[in-house]
Amino acid sequence: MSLEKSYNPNGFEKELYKEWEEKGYFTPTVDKNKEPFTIVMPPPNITGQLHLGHALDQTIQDSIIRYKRMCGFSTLWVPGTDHASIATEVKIVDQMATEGITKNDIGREGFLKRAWEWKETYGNRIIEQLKATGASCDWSRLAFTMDDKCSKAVKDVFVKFYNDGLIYQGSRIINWCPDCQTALSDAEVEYVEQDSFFWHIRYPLSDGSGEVVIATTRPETLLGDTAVAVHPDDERYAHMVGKTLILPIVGKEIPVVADTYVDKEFGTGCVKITPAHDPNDFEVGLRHNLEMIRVMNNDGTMNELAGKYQGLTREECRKQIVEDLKTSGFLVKIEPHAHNVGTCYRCHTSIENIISKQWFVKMEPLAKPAAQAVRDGDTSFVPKRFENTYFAWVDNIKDWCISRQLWWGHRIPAFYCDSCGETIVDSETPTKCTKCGCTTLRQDEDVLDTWFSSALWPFSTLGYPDKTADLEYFYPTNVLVTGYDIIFFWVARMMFAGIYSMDVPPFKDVLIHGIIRDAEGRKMSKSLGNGIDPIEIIEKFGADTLRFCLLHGVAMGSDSKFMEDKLDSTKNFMNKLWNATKFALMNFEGKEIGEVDFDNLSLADKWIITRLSEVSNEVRTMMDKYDMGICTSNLYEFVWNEICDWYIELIKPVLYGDDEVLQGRTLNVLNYVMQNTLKLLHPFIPFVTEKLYREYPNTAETIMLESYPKGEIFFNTEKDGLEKVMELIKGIRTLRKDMDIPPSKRSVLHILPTSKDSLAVLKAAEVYVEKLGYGTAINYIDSKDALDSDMFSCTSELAQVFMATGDLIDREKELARLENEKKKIQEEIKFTSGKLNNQGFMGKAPEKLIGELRLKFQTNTDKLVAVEELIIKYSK
RNA sequence: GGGAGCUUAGCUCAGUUGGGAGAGCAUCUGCCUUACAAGCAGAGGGUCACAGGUUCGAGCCCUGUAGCUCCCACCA
Repeated sequence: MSLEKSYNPNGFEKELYKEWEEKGYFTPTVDKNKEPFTIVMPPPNITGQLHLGHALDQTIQDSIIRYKRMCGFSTLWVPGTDHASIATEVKIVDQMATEGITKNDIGREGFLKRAWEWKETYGNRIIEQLKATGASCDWSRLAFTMDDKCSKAVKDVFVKFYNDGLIYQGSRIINWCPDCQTALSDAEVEYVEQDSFFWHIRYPLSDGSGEVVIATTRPETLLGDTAVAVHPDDERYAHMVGKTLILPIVGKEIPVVADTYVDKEFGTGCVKITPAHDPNDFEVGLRHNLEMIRVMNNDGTMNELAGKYQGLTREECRKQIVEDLKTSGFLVKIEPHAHNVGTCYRCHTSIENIISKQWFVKMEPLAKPAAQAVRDGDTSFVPKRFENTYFAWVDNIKDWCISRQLWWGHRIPAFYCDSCGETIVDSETPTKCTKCGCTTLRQDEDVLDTWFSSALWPFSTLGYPDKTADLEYFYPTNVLVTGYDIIFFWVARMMFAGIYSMDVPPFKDVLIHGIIRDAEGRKMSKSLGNGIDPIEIIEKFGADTLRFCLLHGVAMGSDSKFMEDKLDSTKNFMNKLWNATKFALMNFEGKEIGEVDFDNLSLADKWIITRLSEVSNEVRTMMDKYDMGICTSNLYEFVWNEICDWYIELIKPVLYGDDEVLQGRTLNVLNYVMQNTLKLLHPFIPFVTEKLYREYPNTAETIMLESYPKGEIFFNTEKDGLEKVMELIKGIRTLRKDMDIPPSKRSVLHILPTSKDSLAVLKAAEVYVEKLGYGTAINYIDSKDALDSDMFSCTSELAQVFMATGDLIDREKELARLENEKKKIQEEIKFTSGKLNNQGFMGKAPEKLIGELRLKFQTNTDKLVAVEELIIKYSK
């Protein structure tokens, strides 16, 4: 098999994925002799399709999983999708609306049938997308938040919570979406700033002795007012406390109460109290035993208690009330006022606070240990700062409203006996009432908040509540990878649910990544139309390019902008790898490739092997810190700048020469280096590395099960030596460029080494210097006296190099160049001597650093002498 | 009101324990050198937002200031 001319991912990605999957590489075994490493995938919502944010999330997880798999862990990555109760239901309702049907037209059964069809379509599409990204998750354990396994766990936990008194039913003020017609949890409300008004309204005292003016942003709720509150210390109103006011329009009497909730300084210092429509007013109402009058229906229209306003929408009602207040003289003034309005996170309709009977989870006993687990370091966030976000939630938690008036979701396992009024909570559907024995039981109509099942994900997917082998072996998971936007919704809830159900937090680390923005830095969204389908990118550039592009040089936790030109340069990197492989294979042709003989290596070999070792260890260290950005940068630079730009160029003289023994040794090293580099890269770019790996001689069946390289072989002296040679070669190149010597014009390199050691290094590197330094031959000299005066020269740590081009040199130009060089050297000397003469530095700096500076000082002093001699020579 | 983050080359961003500032793209110069012109070689370009402090030494640690962004709270 031979490789195509250049990198083109379209042919092989799908094929390789299919093969990996079929061979079962993604499925781990429960092996007590191996250490497990587990990740549960944040299940994408089946609402639509994956976007770039998912691609990033998946790529990070897959890189970690592939890395750990190659490190010898028994790695499990559990894939799955989320039914996304409200989000999906909203989508389906929208879809039905285009067909002119409503939920009620088809009924619960019909709706659920439709929802399952939806799940089939979109769930499968998501799975295909995941596969296209190269995700090496275990499809044999594919889960869905509403499958039998997860449903069983949901019921089990609900019942346990209930029996422990952690779930209760009660009438509370809740967030209500009039459009979705369901309760929402606090986390599901998004606040949006809106320009509105303060309406100042006069409330006269019943006894005619005066009046108060209240300022409100919601005049329509006046219909439900049952008091006006003032601060107990507010002297302005002290005499009114206990008296009654006439509620404008309605005409009924309401009391003036004193409550510390009121801020004396804000507005007029009087607050109208509408206990049924505001959470704070609700509390005031409880404290003062106020009547709670709900004036609105579930759909946001006014109800019969709104009197003549009945039937109006809340917006219409507001308009009408303001009009009526104006005509009846109660409206004092209207003042512009911007304030935050709570909206539904799914449909963005303004939410209402209403009193409603719902199911709640008592959070405090659950949140405390969840907070403690992070404080104790049982679970750590990466980057650490996100622990603040987490604590902000768990330390100030309110009870969680979990019932939703929706159809798509886990039905609440509560059953009511209408004859005796008993409520039975059971994971099995009861056949008769436990109290009166009556057999006509009615199940609660509501479903659970979608995040309830999400909270159980790390153990429901592993078989909980059954004590399965999976659960025992793979729980707790090692790392959870997700965006910072769902720390509240999800991470915190998994924490307490895991600790409650399993006694152990569900993961050791929580790796938080940022979100992908568009090129202008805007969030990608449907409404802006700036979203990008990862599949489009994959088709055009390949999954590897997308993956590497998403990871390369990006710091964990921070947002990144998605730029097309970065894709181009990333694809070029794939092509670079491709071509390096082509180069290797071309040279392997017809040759026997074997093990590296570490006792017989060239200088270049020793250098690249040492660098490989160093890079391997750096990458391992960084991977263990989940720092993919640095790993990819290091590898990119290693491949491009070191293997391709230097190593391959350095060995060309040998490969194109006629010493077959030397050639054989070099090819073995090349094979070794390339294979190991591909292994290092495999977690990030699985397809191209597998594709190329298989082209090399003596490889295993698949790269993905090879062990991850670890640096154990170092030739530090030779590495330093070669790096100095590289400096010298660069010096020659720069000199030639400065002097406009064309590449075609080669010349003899007269080399004056700075020492015997330098000479030894140079001799070992002779071919490299000659080839890459555009030399025709190398001539070692021990003095410059014998040389022609018309020569260019450059100075490095190893040697001074002289060359003649045959042309007369421009003395002026050369002199100017030398002066410039002298200046640079002098600056170096100044810097180093400054440090070396600084007593504070010498007293406290590490030995190693001082040693390096001394050497540098010496080298530069020598260089200076050499350059000055030349200047004198050319000045004559 | 509380909290977090960002500010580094023209652009997008890295910067690992504090030890002389990096990459990609863009720009300039020269090269079709038999892996790759999607390339090679070379170059230019930075007061690391600002002001203090700690330190022998600060892009990095501390304090403050400014601008931008995000999250939480939700004073009617």
